[in-house]
Amino acid sequence: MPTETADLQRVAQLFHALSDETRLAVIEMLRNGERCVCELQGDLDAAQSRLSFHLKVLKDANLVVDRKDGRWVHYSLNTDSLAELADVIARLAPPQRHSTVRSSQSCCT
Amino acid sequence: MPTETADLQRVAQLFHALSDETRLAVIEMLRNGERCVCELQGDLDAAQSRLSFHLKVLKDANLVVDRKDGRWVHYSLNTDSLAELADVIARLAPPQRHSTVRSSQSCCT
DNA sequence: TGATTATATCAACATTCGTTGATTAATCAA
DNA sequence: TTGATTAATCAACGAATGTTGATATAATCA
Repeated sequence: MPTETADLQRVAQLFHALSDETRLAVIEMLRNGERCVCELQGDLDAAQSRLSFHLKVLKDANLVVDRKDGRWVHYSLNTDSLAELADVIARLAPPQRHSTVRSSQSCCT
Repeated sequence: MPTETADLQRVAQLFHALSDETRLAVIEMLRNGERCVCELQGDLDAAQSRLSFHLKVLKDANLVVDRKDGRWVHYSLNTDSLAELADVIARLAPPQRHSTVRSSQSCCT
């Protein structure tokens, strides 16, 4: 099951979105449900524009969804993309049990 | 189960290592077993120093291990860190089924 | 209406990351 | 030995990313 190029791009985007401590902290906070930006800001003590930037990265990667409510915007995890992620990881791992050792003594001898 | 700061750093490192298409392609190649650098170089048509750079990132993140054999160096997946990764993803997901909606109508009303 | 609040966007800048070409170190072959 | 080969490292550079402070937009409140 070879990974396609378009697929590689998407996978890279997903991992990139998760490769920053601030964004991981945001996800951590969203695990227990929806939070509004102001709450996240307080708990993470991140400057407003900085947080907004990171939320955009997460949203562009489809890891979170936002919901506008009056002047507030609430963010929550997109569980679909977390499932996608689990699937991706599964596909990174070696296919069968005993194939890891074998297979390529071939190369350069 | 709150994620510690040191832990966040490690998780970010892991995801960062996976956030590049070249490195993902390398991992893809290693799924079927050990490969020597020269093989990877051929199949990915990447300049020697470029590939070396990416292999170092993967190795620093403990995602691959290397084995020297004469003039050649063989790389293979570190299955432990793939397991670690699966665990990390599991911990990103919301804890229980029905808790996602609840929990924070509290914020700003 | 005008003032205030919540959030997004922008421009400027600093930092990090990835690429390239050159050099180095180690191993092997003649 | 000497020369060739494999791979790591380094320096220089450009590109991408993240931060900051300022401004813009939209919603609410007085």
